Amino acid sequence: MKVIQDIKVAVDAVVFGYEPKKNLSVLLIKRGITPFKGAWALPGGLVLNEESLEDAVTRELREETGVTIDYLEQLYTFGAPQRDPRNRVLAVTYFGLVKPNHFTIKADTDAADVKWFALNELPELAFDHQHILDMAKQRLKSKLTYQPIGFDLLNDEFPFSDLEHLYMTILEKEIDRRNFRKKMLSFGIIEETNKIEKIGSGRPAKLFKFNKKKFQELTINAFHFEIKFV
Amino acid sequence: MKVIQDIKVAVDAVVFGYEPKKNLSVLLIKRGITPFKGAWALPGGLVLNEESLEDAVTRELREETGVTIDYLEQLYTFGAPQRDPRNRVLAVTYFGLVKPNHFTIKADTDAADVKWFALNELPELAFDHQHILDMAKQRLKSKLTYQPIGFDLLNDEFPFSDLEHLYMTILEKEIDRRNFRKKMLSFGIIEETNKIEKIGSGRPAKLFKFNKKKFQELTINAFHFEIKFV
DNA sequence: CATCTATGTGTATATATAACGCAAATATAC
DNA sequence: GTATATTTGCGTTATATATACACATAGATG
Repeated sequence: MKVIQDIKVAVDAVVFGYEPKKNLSVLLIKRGITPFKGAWALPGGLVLNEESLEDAVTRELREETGVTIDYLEQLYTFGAPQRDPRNRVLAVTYFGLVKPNHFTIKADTDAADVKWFALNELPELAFDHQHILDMAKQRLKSKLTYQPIGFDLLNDEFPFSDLEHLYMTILEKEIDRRNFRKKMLSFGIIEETNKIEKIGSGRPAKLFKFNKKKFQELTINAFHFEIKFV
Repeated sequence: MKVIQDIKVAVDAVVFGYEPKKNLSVLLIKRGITPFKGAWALPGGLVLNEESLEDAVTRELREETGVTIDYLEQLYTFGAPQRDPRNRVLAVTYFGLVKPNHFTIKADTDAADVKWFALNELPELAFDHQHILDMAKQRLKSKLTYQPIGFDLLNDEFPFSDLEHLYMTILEKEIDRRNFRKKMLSFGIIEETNKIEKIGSGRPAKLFKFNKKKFQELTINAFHFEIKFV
C-alpha cells in the first residue's frame, strides 16, 4: 500500500559579495528557531504554493537580508531523507552574486541576525549548509573561468586591478596582470569609459565597464571563454 | 495567514543511448494515465517518503524501462507552479547515459509503452518535457567537451572510430580524425587493449578502453580537458 | 592483383599562451 | 624641488598547443 508523499520544499541561497581588494564574503543568517537555533545558516525558507522557485528565493532574500541580488542561478537540489532532523525537506539551492554598492557592509552589532562572513572566517553552519556552500564555491570558481560573471561582483565601473584581484581571490592563484588584461580585452566585452580613478599612490587608473549588450550578441554563438593562468 | 504547503516532488530522467555509427537516442515512455494520456514522456515519477532522489530515479527507470544506467547526474529542478495542470509538482530532473550493451534495442511492437527515439525523430512530449530534453541535450554537448563522459555511451572496448563518431554526432560538427586521436590519447586516460576488431572493409582497428582509475587519479587536481575542433 | 576503404603515424604551419621588460603618471619621503 | 616608491599601461619574445595536411598500412572486394 502506497503512503502519501509528505515532503516540504524549501529554497536556500548562497550569496557571494566582494569588496574590491578584500576577501570574498558570503551572506548568512542566525537561526531564531529550532533545530539549530542560534546557529548560522544560509538564507532561505519554504516555497509558497503559488510562487515560482526564483520568486521564493528573491522573496526570502528580501525578507531575511534586504540585499538586492545581481546574479542568480540554480545550484543543486539536495534531497537526502534525513537532511532535516524533523521532517523531510527538499532544498532547491541557488547561487547568487551582489555588487559592492548593493552590499550592506556588515553591521557588527550583537543583535544582528544577518551578516557577511569572509570565506576564511566561517562559523559552523546548520544542516548540510556547509556542503551546499562548498558546492557553490566550486561552481563560482569554475564558472568564473568560462563565463563573465565576475562583473556582477564589481561596481558598474571599475579599474582593471579590481577585476584582477577578484579573479586571483576566487581562483586562489596568481595571475599575470599584463596577460590577464590583454586576454580580457580581447573578448571585446569590456569597454573603456573616459573616467579615471585616483586613489592612493601610483598612476591613476582608467575605469572600465562590462558591455552586457555586446556579450549577449556574442552569446548567440554560445560564448565561452577560457581563463586559466599560472 | 499562511497556507499549508502542498507540493509534490517527482523525478524525471533524460536517458541517452548511442549505437555506434548511428544516431543518438533518448528513452521515452508512453503515458497510461491522464493528463497527457497516450502521449510520450520522460520516464519518472513521485519520490517515496524514505528514498533519496537518486534512488527514486533508479527505481523508476528499473520499473518503467528496465535499462541499466551507466552514468547519472542531476540536471535541473523545474518548479513553475503550473507545469502540471492538476496540482503542483516539482520535477527534479536527471540526465543519464547507457552503454550499447545495456541498450534494449527498441521493441517496435504496437503494445510497447517504452521506446528509444532517435533525437531527430522525436514525437510531441507531455508537460514541459521537451524543454527538459533540450536542456539535457545542451548539457550533454557541453559536458562532453570537458569531461570524459562519452565512454559511458560506448561499450567497454571500442575502436577509435566509434569515439570519433560519437563526438561528431553529439557536437554536430566535423572533427579531424587524426588530431582528435592525438589529443584524446594525450590525456592518458585511454589505453590500448591487445584486441583487434575487423568488420567490413578497411584496416582492422585496435580496441581501446577507458582507464577510469587513471582518470580518477588525475581528477584529484580537477581534471578538465578541452575538445573544441573545427 | 588492382582497387577500395578505413586505420594508423608523422610533419609543417598557424595561433595562442606564458614569461618578462620597461615607460608613464601619480603619491610620498627627504 | 628632486628622488624614490607604487601602480598602471603597453609592448616583445619564447614556448606550447591547435590546425591542416600527406602518406603508409592492413584488410575486404571484384
